Amino acid sequence: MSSKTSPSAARKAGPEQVKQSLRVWLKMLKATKHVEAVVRENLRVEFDTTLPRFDVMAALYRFEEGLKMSELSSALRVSNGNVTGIIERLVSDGSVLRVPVAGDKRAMLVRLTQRGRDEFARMAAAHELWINEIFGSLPLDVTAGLLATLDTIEHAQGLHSEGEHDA
Amino acid sequence: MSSKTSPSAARKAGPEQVKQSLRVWLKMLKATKHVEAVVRENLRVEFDTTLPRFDVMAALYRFEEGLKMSELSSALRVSNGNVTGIIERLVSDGSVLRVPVAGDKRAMLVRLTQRGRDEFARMAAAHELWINEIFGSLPLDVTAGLLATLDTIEHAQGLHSEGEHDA
DNA sequence: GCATGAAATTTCAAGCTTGAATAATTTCCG
DNA sequence: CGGAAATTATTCAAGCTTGAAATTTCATGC
Repeated sequence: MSSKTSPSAARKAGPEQVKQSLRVWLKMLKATKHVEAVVRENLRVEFDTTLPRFDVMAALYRFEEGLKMSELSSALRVSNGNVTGIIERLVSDGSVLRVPVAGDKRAMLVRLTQRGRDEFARMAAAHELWINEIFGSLPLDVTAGLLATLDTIEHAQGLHSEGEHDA
Repeated sequence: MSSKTSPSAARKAGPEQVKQSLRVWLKMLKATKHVEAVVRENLRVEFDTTLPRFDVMAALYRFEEGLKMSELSSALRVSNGNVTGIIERLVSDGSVLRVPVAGDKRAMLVRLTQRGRDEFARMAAAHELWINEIFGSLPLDVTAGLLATLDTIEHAQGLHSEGEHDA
């Protein structure tokens, strides 16, 4: 009889399959870290900022009306306390503004200042180019396949992808 | 010539291409972070340890004879000072041993203790399963394609991939 | 020998990250 | 109303990460 691979709960996987999974994951991790390192370095030397700051500003850029701290941290999938610190620095840089939420003394609305918006617009434009330098050489059918595969991974098991998309 | 003005480095990419590049990158980042989060969480709850520690131990596991601090940091592509701290904690945990290098009073050789080896062996076995639960359901031809694409990305521009491989 | 620069590592300040504990406020019900 | 529970945000300790500066030791040339 033939081997019946139960896809769902990874039953008794062949050692070949396990090895291949590991190989793919390590390569994916390596490639991702490479791209991240490029972005980090470029943000640092060209804009004197960091990736976490960039991520926060990207989220705020898309919500001109501002976001509550909790919305921000869940959008970025990082802890609450984490966002507090990053916002603190962005505020003292003059890129972000905090405004109390009318009707709820607990909550704070956070939004980019005009200066923050201009700043981010410049960074985002550069960021697009950096990314395109790396991924732009891939043929369209290849990137399409990659997207599809990555989707599969996200949903392979228990990934709750109820977040934000595109930009 | 239909198109004019080539900006600087990359040759005039269409806005479609740029958008697609960004889309792929964001998805890749998201998928990678998902897998990393799973591994981190599992390491934490099942082994009360962290990903950086796991990475260091993985490197040392493959070099029974030990590694110098500088070799370790370049293998993991992290800064020198970073490794110092992680090793410090692993030493006080009894998982790692430091031995002076004969003939060079500056250098230190770092290696797993027996306890560290046993510990890592258990973690590595579990780690394989976690990864396989995520990637194991992908058909072989898909993972093969993924590997190839990721290779292209790594070498798309200026990635010096002279490091360690497999596990 | 000995000064000078290279190499190996640690130290340091700053920032990122988490999960847990705390504090303030709001909401839900009885 | 009034108290329990949930929500929002900050604080905190511990650890990770970097790039730069400092330290110790080695290697070389003179």
